[in-house]
Amino acid sequence: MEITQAYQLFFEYLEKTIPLNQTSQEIIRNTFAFRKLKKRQYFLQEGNIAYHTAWIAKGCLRTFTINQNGMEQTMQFSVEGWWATDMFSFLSGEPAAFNIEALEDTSFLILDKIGRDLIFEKIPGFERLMRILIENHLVAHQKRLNAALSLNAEERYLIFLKKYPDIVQRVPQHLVASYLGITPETLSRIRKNLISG
Amino acid sequence: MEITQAYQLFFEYLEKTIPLNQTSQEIIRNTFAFRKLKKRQYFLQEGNIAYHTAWIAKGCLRTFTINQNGMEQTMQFSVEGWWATDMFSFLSGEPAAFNIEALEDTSFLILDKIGRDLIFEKIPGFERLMRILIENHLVAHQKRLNAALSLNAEERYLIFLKKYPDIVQRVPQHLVASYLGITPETLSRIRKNLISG
DNA sequence: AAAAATCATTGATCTATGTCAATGGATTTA
DNA sequence: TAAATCCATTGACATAGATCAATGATTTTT
Repeated sequence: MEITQAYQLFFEYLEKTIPLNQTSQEIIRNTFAFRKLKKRQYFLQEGNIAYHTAWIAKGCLRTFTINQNGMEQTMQFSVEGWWATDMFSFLSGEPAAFNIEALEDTSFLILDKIGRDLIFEKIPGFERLMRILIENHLVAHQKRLNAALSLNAEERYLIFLKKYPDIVQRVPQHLVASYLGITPETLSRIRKNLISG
Repeated sequence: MEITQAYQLFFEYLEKTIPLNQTSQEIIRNTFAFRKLKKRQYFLQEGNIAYHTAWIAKGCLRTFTINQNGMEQTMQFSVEGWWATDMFSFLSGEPAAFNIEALEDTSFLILDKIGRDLIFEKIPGFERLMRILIENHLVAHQKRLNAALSLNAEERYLIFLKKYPDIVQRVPQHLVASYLGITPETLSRIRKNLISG
């Protein structure tokens, strides 16, 4: 993916919500930097500080933690048009608990905290956009927490299938299992069960 | 709790982050209304629209859903200085999935969407305060989701104890169980186990 | 204060999901 | 293209936590 195209996609994404004049576009070009990762490379590693937030132009990033027992817990798959960072670390400047790796060759734009504050100040509506984004993110998280605490593995898998039919096609099955908080074996059995009856 | 005292507490709460002059205080008095609920009364019921967000001055509200099997799932206990609403319903105007009930006699301030937009416009820094609040809320939710998906019941209870030592004292045990996503019996056994060995 | 309702505890079982192990298929690397 | 890894599937078994049921202990209502 070309850098010009990445900004173009980002402008289109933003213009769904806020109008951008030439000046605003210029500010964005100067604050968001373009980056690429090859499959299996890391955007962030646990223990480091998340200096950036990423907006995905092309590809897929996976955010995950490693729990006490050394098992990976996938928090999120971020595809085109989504954001990715360790919000806690980005906001607090403390070391990150999350790892973020590329599942495919991925092109994205990155923003640091200084850039973010600058944009909040210079581009009217941007802070509102971020607030609304996070509000919706929170709502999605509430639903997922609810599902995690009160639904069984099969029910959670069906919700995932319905909500992210594209992602299911795109990422390995054991990572879907890790997103759902179950073992690959259990997911395999759930799928078998759904197919046969 | 007196109405004057409630606003006073709210001003103190806000002034930790944003300075408030007389005009701002006046705007807040005109947009936030004072309300009381007795124990067991509802602030919001599933299916209704959440027209308001509440800021608790005194008392405790519990937010919960009822899942497919008719079981209650507690999402949050909101005590003094916390906020409560069904964010999804409040933002979208769709019917709420959450119930919010008073666990004690509770005094709080409520804000509707029009009031919120007005305050965002009139009081500099308020939207930023809300954004930061929600960001932190999201971070907390991420941690909780993580715990729900990768820790066992005892580990989750210990985290809850550590994070909310006051709330454990204040709410019935079976509601803590419902917050943790386990049965009251299991929580009772966990406690027994922690005490004896 | 008595009766009724709600809640916490404990025991006996049941079940969803995890764990360990083996096999074959699919990708990646050499 | 072969070798090496990684991944999905399946089976046998183990376990955390649920369910059902009974009993006291609190709390609420009368």
